[in-house]
Amino acid sequence: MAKQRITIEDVAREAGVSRQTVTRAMNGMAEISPTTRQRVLAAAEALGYRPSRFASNLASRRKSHAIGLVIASFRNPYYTELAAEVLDVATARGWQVVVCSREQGTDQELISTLAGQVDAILGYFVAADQASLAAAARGVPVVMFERTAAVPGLHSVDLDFEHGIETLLTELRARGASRFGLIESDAATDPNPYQPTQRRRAYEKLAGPGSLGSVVVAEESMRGGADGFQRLWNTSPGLDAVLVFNDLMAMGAVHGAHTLGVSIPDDVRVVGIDGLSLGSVTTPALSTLSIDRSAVANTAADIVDTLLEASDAGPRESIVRTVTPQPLWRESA
Amino acid sequence: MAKQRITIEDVAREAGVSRQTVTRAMNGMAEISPTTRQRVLAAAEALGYRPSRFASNLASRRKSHAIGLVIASFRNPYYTELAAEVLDVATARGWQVVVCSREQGTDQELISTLAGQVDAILGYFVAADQASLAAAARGVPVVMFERTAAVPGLHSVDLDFEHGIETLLTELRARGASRFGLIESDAATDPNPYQPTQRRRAYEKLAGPGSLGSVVVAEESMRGGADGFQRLWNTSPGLDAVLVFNDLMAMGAVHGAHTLGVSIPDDVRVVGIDGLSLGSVTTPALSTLSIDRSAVANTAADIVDTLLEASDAGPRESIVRTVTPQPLWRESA
DNA sequence: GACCTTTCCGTGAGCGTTCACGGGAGCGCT
DNA sequence: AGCGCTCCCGTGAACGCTCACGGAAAGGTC
Repeated sequence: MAKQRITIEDVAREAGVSRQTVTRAMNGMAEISPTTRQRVLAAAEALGYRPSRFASNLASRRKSHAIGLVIASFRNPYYTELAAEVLDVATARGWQVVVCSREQGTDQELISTLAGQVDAILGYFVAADQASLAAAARGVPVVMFERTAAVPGLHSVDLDFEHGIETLLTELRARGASRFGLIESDAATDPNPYQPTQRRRAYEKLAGPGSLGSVVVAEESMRGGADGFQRLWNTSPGLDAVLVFNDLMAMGAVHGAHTLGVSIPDDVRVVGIDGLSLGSVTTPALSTLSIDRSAVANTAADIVDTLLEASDAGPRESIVRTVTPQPLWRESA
Repeated sequence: MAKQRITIEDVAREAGVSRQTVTRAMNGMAEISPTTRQRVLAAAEALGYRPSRFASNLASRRKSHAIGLVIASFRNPYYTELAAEVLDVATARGWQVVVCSREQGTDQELISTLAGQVDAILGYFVAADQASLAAAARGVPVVMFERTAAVPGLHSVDLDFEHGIETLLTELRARGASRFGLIESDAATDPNPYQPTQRRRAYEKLAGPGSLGSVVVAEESMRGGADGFQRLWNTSPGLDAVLVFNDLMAMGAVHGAHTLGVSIPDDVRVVGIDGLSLGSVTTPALSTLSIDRSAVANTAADIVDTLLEASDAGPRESIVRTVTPQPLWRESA
């Protein structure tokens, strides 16, 4: 005697009415007397009836355009502000958004469960094996951020750090900096212990072998940034600029410098990446390589639009778009 | 000739196979030859077939416990950090979370669409009419934050600002403050133009009519906080402490004071509400009435647990729990 | 060639709800 | 009585998919 689900039929029997009457009572529809409605609701309550949203949506053939969004973390404002932008454009187009965090599971798990709920998936995915991501999506299109899609079914909005960092370094040199240090994130793909990030590779390539003095790896948080700055400062004398993986860490670095008695930008310049508005409240305000979150969100939405509309096109390959970050100079550099 | 949905049957016909074979191809199951799989996938692609997640979930009778979370904004770290906590406890209990923002629609709209997707709804809802919220939920239990549930079907995790602010003011007075100003949020329920927030009412009640010198209303953002501070400072001389609606605004106020040349805490003390870790990077670091987001999230999860488990209990009334905020003293006060 | 095994594929029967009907009371009016 | 109307309520028939079968074809073994 398995523990069956309580269905609408059970409630109908309990209340001595038909299915349809239960539906009417539950959904507050017309064509039902107040007395019966009460009786049905009481029966439902007594049995602990909970309608199946799947059956309900199937039968009522609702068209709920929904997309899933997977961000790396809810504790870094960059991602949540990006989520806000995605929400804005999605709402404008009449979509519903389901937001998840990568902390909730592996890329494959997230994509797999999301695939059963939404029509398209956007997100930060780090798994090296793109084919397995596409497989987990079971036909639902996936748009990845800060990465280049390489297999069918996957698409991407990548960031052109090469160009962004090139202009950043040029302008930074024009301001007198020449010996750079880097605070790098310890974020790593699940299987790999550690591999250099796209940002670090761009920095190393463009700063040149000689000028990027030293690199420390730190936790991706304010505390990590402060900690990283301290390590960098103590081990590498002569630095005149510190490049930081992202703004959250850079804010920590600025704060850490303050407690160390290091003056910014006089002793050393600090630059983050992201363009958080929160970066303006540190003392001094944070300079940064700003990523246009609105552009990223809109580009992703356009891709999804293309994917959802074109239901008759032939086999479609990956769509890849690129957004170029721009330096945003404030006081710290 | 209506534009019908493309079903699995259409794909089967197109590929010259049966429904089941299409299922096998789409879901990467076994018992199918690579050749047919390719053919089916090609047919699906050609027709633009998109499986119905509702039908799929119904037929496979998956048990996907999902809860919805509605936060006020993705641009205020308090809410996103709370979301992070909710995600943590939910993931630990095997639930999926759907996060939405109140900026996406009215309370009723959000609850209504969410009700078709999840088993329970948590969120910040401001609509005055609780009965209409319960109606929109169509039987799906709702847990509200920072508010007291008063109708069946609604539950709540409220904050005890009375006690929290009482100890805050006591300790603030012990530090020498006596003439308070308040920067209040302009957030208002949709229909009402403006009504004092719970926080303001608590402040006014406990500070006493004489000591809460003046109140300014500002936008709920850093800019708003800076702006509010300036207005307050220019119009109300003699203040020795400024209480701010939340930490985001308070960070703006601290920054605004800095640009105004006002020294904190020497000229005036500043206190926020929320307990953001980001508050520690301002100069000086922000003092605040800290809300234990983890406790709030866990309490809400417990309520949901009770609601989802007890499927046999009698008619259940509102569950109301309370969390009390605690002062967190840093440099600004 | 008889038999078994493996591989591949198709058929009926639901999953739990809502929709489009149809129909029986009850009432008022001619 | 007869007619029409409103107010309730119930009965098939989907909705689009997956599950549990059953069975044909292909290959292997004695």
